[in-house]
Amino acid sequence: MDHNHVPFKEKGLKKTKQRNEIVEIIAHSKQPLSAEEIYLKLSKLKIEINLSTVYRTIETLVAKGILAKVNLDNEAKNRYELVDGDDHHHHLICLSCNKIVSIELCPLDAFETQVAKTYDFVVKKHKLELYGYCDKCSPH
Amino acid sequence: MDHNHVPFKEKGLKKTKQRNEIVEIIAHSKQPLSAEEIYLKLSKLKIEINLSTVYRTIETLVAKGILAKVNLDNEAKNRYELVDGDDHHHHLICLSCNKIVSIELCPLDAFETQVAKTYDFVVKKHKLELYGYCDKCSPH
DNA sequence: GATGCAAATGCGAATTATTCGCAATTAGAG
DNA sequence: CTCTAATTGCGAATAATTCGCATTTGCATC
Repeated sequence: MDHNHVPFKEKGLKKTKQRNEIVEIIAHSKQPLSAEEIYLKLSKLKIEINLSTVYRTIETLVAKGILAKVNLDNEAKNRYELVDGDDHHHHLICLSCNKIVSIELCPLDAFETQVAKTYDFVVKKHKLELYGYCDKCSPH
Repeated sequence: MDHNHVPFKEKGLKKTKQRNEIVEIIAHSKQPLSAEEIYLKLSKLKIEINLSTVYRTIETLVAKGILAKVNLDNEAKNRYELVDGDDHHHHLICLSCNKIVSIELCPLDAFETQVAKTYDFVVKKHKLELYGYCDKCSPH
C-alpha cells in the first residue's frame, strides 16, 4: 500500500514533510488515531513535529475531505481515519477492549430516502456505530 | 408531562433537589442539552447549582441508564437526553442551523443480526445520526 | 422528631483535549 | 534564485470535564 500520492497540490495544499508523515501514519494504522497518538507514533519514529501542527494538519485534511473524524461514545478525544474515495464504512466498537473494526456493510440507502421524504431533510452523510462485544470479549 | 417520578430510589440514588431539577430541565427540552446549557438554564430559573454537580449528576444518571449521551460530529461538547424506557431513537442534525430532530424510525434490526453473524460480535446498542439540511436550510 | 453516616454537593484547582497568536521557516510559483 | 504566502514551532490560552476535600443533606434507624 502506498499512500504517497495524496492530492495535496490539487487541493491547494503545499506538500510538506509533516503532512506526508501524518497521512502515512494514519494510512498504516488499523484503527482511527487521535491527534496525540499520531504525535506519539511520529515521535517514536524520530520524526519531529509539533502537536499543534498535528492538530492543524488534521483540521486542514478533514476540511479537504482527506481525513474523516471519528468520535466514539466511550472517549472524549477525536480520532481520524483516511477517507477512501466515495466509499464509506461504519464501525464496531468493543465495549470491553475498545477495539474498533471497520465494516463495509451499510443498510441505509433506502432508509435515507425514506427519511428525506418523511422529514423533508436532505441527507448528506450518516454515521453508524455498533457498540457491543467482540469475539474475544464476549462470554460464550 | 410529569417527570417527577424518576426512579432514584430504585436505582440506589438519593432523591435530591439538584437531580430532580436536572432531569426536569432535560425532560422539558426539545433537544439534547450540554452540561453547561443545563447549568445556565437552571441559573436563569434562579436554581442554584454547581457546574461540577451538573457534570457529576449527568455521569451518575448515564451510568444508571436514566440519561443517554449524544455526541455530535460538529461540536466538542457532549449532550444528554432522557432515556425512554426500552425505546431508542436517532437524530437528524442540520449542518447549517444545527437543529437536532429525533426520529423514531430505525432500520437496523436485521442489520444487527447480520453483523452479529458475520463478525461474531454481540451488538448491545447502536448509534445512528444523519447529517444534512433541514427543510428551512435546504436550498430549493 | 432526633441522630448518625454514607451519599451528595459546593468550590476551587487540576487535567485533558484542542485552539490561538506570533515569529521563524519553507514550498513552490515566477 | 527570489519572493511571498502558506506552513510550522512554540508557548500561552481556552473549553470541556474531572478531582480533592470540606461541608451539607437525605434517609434509615432509633
